[in-house]
Amino acid sequence: MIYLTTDELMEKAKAAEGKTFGQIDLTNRLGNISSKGGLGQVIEESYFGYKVNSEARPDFDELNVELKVTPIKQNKNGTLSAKERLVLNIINYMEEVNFHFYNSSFWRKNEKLLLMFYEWKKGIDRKDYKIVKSVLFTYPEEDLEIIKQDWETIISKVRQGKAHELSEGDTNYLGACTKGSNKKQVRAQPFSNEPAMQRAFSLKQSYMTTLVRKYIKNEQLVKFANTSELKQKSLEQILQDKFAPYINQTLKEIASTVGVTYNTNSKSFVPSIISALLGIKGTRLDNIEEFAKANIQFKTIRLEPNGKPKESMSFENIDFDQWTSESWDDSYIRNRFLETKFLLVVFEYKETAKENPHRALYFKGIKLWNMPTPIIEKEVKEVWQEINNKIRDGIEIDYVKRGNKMVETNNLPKTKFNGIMHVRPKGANGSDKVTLPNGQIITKQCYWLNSSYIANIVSDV
DNA sequence: GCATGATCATGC
DNA sequence: GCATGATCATGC
Repeated sequence: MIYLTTDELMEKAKAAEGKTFGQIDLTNRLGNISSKGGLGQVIEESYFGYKVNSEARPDFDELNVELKVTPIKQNKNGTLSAKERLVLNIINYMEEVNFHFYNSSFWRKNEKLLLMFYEWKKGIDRKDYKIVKSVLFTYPEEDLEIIKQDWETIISKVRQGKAHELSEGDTNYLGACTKGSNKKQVRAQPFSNEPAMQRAFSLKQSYMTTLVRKYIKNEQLVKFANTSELKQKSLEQILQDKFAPYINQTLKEIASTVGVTYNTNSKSFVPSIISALLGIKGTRLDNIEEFAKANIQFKTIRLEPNGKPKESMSFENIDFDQWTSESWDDSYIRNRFLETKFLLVVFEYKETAKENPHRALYFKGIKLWNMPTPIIEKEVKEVWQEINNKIRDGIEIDYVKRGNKMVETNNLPKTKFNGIMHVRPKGANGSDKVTLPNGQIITKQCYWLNSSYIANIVSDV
């Protein structure tokens, strides 16, 4: 069957909404264990009636439409997310460097996508997954500018002979994700003899999540960068320029300039200053389109006059059941850092607390940062491994008297463990405990980045 | 001054 | 009720 118009194709695609893969799978690909057929292949073959191929041309070549069948999932809090990044075509390092964006393999194959979202549920048979929504997707113009920047970032790294150093954290919406059965699957690159891991262009999971929420939940986001700005400068440069006028002003002065009530007790105080100076006053940070799509999370840092924060930086509490049930490569903590960009908003005190207890906080600058892959693969992995070992062998939990109080101590990785990350209690109070997989009971624990490492990261701000 | 444990306040 | 960001308190 050949679809002559996109409307015709979409009519057919829409008719699949509400159907399960079992209802669609005419050739019983899914029932046949020896056939490793994917859900996408079932749709291609049984639903649209064309032969499965892996060509560089789009699936519906005449219409320039590429078919993508992709999972969504429901979160514990009821929201929807993309379950995965959307993996597109493999990057041929040798060839892609010869193109401009508009004749690149990425653009030729993925200019228009027919996205068919299905709902993944834990523990249910693939046959019973249901198609929820079919969408003909073309990139909004602002997104396309950012994707072009991302493509250039990836390609210029290959042109510098650094294809082996590519990482998903390099880019905002379009990523270069690893693709292959294992890490040994490598390819040649044109400007270095170093073999590089095989990678594919992909739309990041955070980007896909915003599409899921837009098309299925009608969720609206607010953007701060427009197309004409994005044609001139990178997303990071736009951010830098928006914050630049406030450097060396006190938090109080900035609040007054942007018209936000000065209230350091409010948890939304710094976030509301950020959205105000981005020109979208009143927008919650998780409703900022660029942040949601690129998975940018903000963190404030307060430096003491010596250039070091007084406190370490805390993250989520550790879900020990999860941390001990996953392999390193699929671990929560590894993906947390591989897939998150941090907008570090740096303030400094120019006096010590001793010199002046009412000291003012001055804005120093921002940094868009993601944790370097080598740190993730070494120091973060060490902490993950150590926690797994300690839980396997039993954590030493003691109760000792300090002053007139009893405190709980443990032998989880401390500040000196590797200079990057440590583990420390973080509960609401003394009785805020969790039960470990081995049955031990411990105060809730959190992972922290050492203050010395934070100082290091922002030393160039 | 730093390391480690404890816990507060806000907001959903 | 709980997660999160922030910061306090004690001991070396």
